Amino acid sequence: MTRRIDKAYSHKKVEGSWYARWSDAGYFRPSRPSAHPFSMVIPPPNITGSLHMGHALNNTLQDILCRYKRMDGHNVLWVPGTDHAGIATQNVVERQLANQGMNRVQLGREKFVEQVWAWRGEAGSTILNQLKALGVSCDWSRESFTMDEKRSTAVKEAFVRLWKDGLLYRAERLINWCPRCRTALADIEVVHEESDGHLWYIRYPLLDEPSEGLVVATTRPETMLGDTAVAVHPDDKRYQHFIGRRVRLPIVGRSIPVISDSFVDRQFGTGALKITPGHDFNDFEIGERHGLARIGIFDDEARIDPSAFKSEDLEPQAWLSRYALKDRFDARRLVLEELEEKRLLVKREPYRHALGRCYRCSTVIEPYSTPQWFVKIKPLAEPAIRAVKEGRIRIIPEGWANSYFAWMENIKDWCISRQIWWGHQIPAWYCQSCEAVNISNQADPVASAGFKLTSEAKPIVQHQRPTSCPRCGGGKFFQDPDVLDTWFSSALWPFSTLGWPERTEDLKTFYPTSVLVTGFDILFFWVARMIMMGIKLMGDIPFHDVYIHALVRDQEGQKMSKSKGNVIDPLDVMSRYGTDAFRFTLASMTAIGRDVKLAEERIAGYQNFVNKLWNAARFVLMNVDQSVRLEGKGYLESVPDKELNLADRWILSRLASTIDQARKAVDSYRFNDFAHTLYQFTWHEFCDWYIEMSKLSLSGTLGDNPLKTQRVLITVLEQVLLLLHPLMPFATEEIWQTLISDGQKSITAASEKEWSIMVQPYPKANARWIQPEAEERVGFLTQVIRAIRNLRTEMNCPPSRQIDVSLFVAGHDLDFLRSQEPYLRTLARAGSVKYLTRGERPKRAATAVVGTTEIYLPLTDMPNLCEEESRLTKEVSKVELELARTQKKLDNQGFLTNAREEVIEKERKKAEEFEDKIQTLNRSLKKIQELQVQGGP
RNA sequence: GGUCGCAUAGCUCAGUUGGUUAGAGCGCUUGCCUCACAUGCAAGAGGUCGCAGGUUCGAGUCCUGCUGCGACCA
Repeated sequence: MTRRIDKAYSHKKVEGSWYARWSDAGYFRPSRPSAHPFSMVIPPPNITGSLHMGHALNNTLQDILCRYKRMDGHNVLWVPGTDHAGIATQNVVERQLANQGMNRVQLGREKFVEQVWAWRGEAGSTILNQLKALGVSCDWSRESFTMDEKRSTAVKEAFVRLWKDGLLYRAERLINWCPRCRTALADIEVVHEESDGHLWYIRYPLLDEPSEGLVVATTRPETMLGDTAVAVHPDDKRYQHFIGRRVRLPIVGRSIPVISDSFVDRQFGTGALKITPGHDFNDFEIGERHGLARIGIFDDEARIDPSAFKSEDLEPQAWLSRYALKDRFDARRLVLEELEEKRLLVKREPYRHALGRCYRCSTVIEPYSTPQWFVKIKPLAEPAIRAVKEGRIRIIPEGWANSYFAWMENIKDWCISRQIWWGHQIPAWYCQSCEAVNISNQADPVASAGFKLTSEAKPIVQHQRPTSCPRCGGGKFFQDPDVLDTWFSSALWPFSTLGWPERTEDLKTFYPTSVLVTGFDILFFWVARMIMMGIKLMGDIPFHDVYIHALVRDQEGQKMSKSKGNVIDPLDVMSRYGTDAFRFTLASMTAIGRDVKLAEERIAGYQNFVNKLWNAARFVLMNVDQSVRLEGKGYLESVPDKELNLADRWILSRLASTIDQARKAVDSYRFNDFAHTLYQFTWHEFCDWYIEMSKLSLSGTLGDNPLKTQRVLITVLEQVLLLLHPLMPFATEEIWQTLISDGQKSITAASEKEWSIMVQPYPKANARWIQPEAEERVGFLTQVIRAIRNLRTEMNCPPSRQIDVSLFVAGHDLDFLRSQEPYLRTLARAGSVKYLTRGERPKRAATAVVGTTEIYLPLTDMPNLCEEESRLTKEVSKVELELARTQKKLDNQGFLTNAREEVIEKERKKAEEFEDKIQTLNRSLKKIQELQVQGGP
């Protein structure tokens, strides 16, 4: 008749097989061409990565949306894939080579890239396989990689189109250079970090009067080798007589001018600023304004480059041999020593300042002047700003829109070329004969594959290698050695994954995508650039909504990091607590605009919830006849409304409003509300009350039709499973399958094609179920039951002992409570229930008041009398306080004239209730005090 | 330095447009192996909503200042 399942839920038994079955059934692919599309692209994880909490949160939220929308009838597509992560991946493979005593130069570009591909083949899909453990329902048949063939075509097309539209240019600019990665970086790839350094004060003697001079203050004394001026503020009285004169640069001996520029901060240091246009962004701008020479003193590893000084007509060049090929920090030491010897170092003071570091390897970046490719960004940024301002793209939470605007409005041209080998090589070629003058062979081939191009070289930009030069007809070309910033290819992701530049069905159906779910850390790196590229290349926004979630932190609010040792491994968590518990935890902690502080106890708590659900199902399976269970959908269709009892109507009404709330929550990305609403209903309404109440009907105590109760039970359980499925896919599937099968094979509630819970319709609130009156009545009933339980506990009456209850109930509540007496007997363990008449009150009793209903339990011994006395006293003063507060409002003329009528009425009712309650409690108190005076029982 | 955000129970956090006696989970205390569940049941303790002003009949909620913490940008 009934089915039994294990007493406790075991995620290890359940989670194994479902994922493959869903995938094999094709449920992850869009399959409702006529339905409204819902599409997302995954923020592609780096192929070098392994699953961490950030990925887990990000993908859990996406999967919740996907599963919800899919059940709700949408044609859902979620595209998965990975990102080739140029610098990071190159670093990994270079480290491997280093372990074998090799480097990439020895290997050569072609072989090296081959090796990276090999590495990618082995390790590159680790993270996607780890994601599967989370249960993510993305369409693996559309898996993409930023460097696969289709995405490479898209990158070339985008580059050529931008070039043709005049949005790309190649120029020599001061850029951020990582001397370890030996490549240029974009501005936002530099992380600014406060660190302790020094401010050195150095004397620069006047050329014509060496006994006098200017003292400059700097954090980077080694860059003085490249100084081409000293600047002071034009209004600075201290330095008026220096402006226009020249000083001799110590060590180098170069003669440089003293200029005036209002950029100079008079408060900083001495008010005199050394100007190094070749290695400082501010100095670069000053240099431009004053036509100063720009001397790059470093090579691409930030070592002093002797060739930088060759062209200069300087005095003795002996100093140069000491500095040649010394790195920045050695050079600094040498410079300071030499200045000290020459007594030109005036003083040193500790100074805290921001240092820019490479976001990949943390090396201090060096401002460096080399030819690079740039995207002219303003024309792209403007429509991207408008898209958000006009609400065509919605950023959630809204607060991030401000950061978006601030960044976009001050955006600078985007440096997209990287001097590495792993990535999309730039589709630009140079004619070897036309550009011969612009090519130089270089001793060190690492950064530029054996030759160097000046910024004057004219590229031919097209998809393939040209066959003949349009200018000279020559047939020899070489391709620009640089590769593109990885983010350039990620910027195309929402449409490159859908087949662009081909005009595919996918593109037509699913672009623009519905929502992008991501972390705020890549708002500028990625989100902003997708918007710009989408609008430019597709002519339309890439997504309607951007949902930005927070970072996962540890329970102290610290960022998780390996060095801090506070990392919680999601795979470990899943194997210990179960994926469902983990997903539910993440969702329940994802409040809009808040960080997620993850503590393991929480996960354990939600593991208990999964078990609770499991056991509710166990109860249902044990109590619902198989014939009812297997008859399929619409368990309640055969039940006339009038056959439903109060409890039935109550739980159905609560279910309806739960469905409503849950939908509203998930529709507005309030994942925590979504989880909490369902948790509350499942545990504290369905399990705590309805299941308990249903037992009376099932056992025949109530005298109503137990089969009808079985139908309510299975209906509510099934709806709960459907509601919870997006949060807990595995447990809900397992239970649902048990529910609808006879233990063999046959499936009743689902068709063969749609056998899984994940393709069943998401619950909709049934308007017929909503019954405020039933909710109010059960609210009252449970309050009375709680009050009786409370008194029992106060009196130390064990649950096993029944106790006689006396009630004074006014008006229509009397008939109501009489009709619900079986619940009082069972749920409050009442022996007998006596209804008191108006003048009648028990002599020795513990008292509680619910609304106008008075509850009395017999008091048997002295200690109980004392306890009851202090309890009542406390209760009375508590209620008196409430009454005073309410009374104060009612005495306030302003309140009576200004407040809404219903609010006033509410206060009046409250006051009345409080007064009655105080009266009743005081009467009981008096009786008890009389008894105590009489000396006990 | 600029911008933004946060401060509510021991801990982690909810609290949509101002209007029940400010809620939840975990933890804690007490009593229970009650036939779905001890991964449980029942009951309970615990908050001057960071501080100081202001607006309002009414402020955890709106405004100003302060303090502390955090993030982003330079």
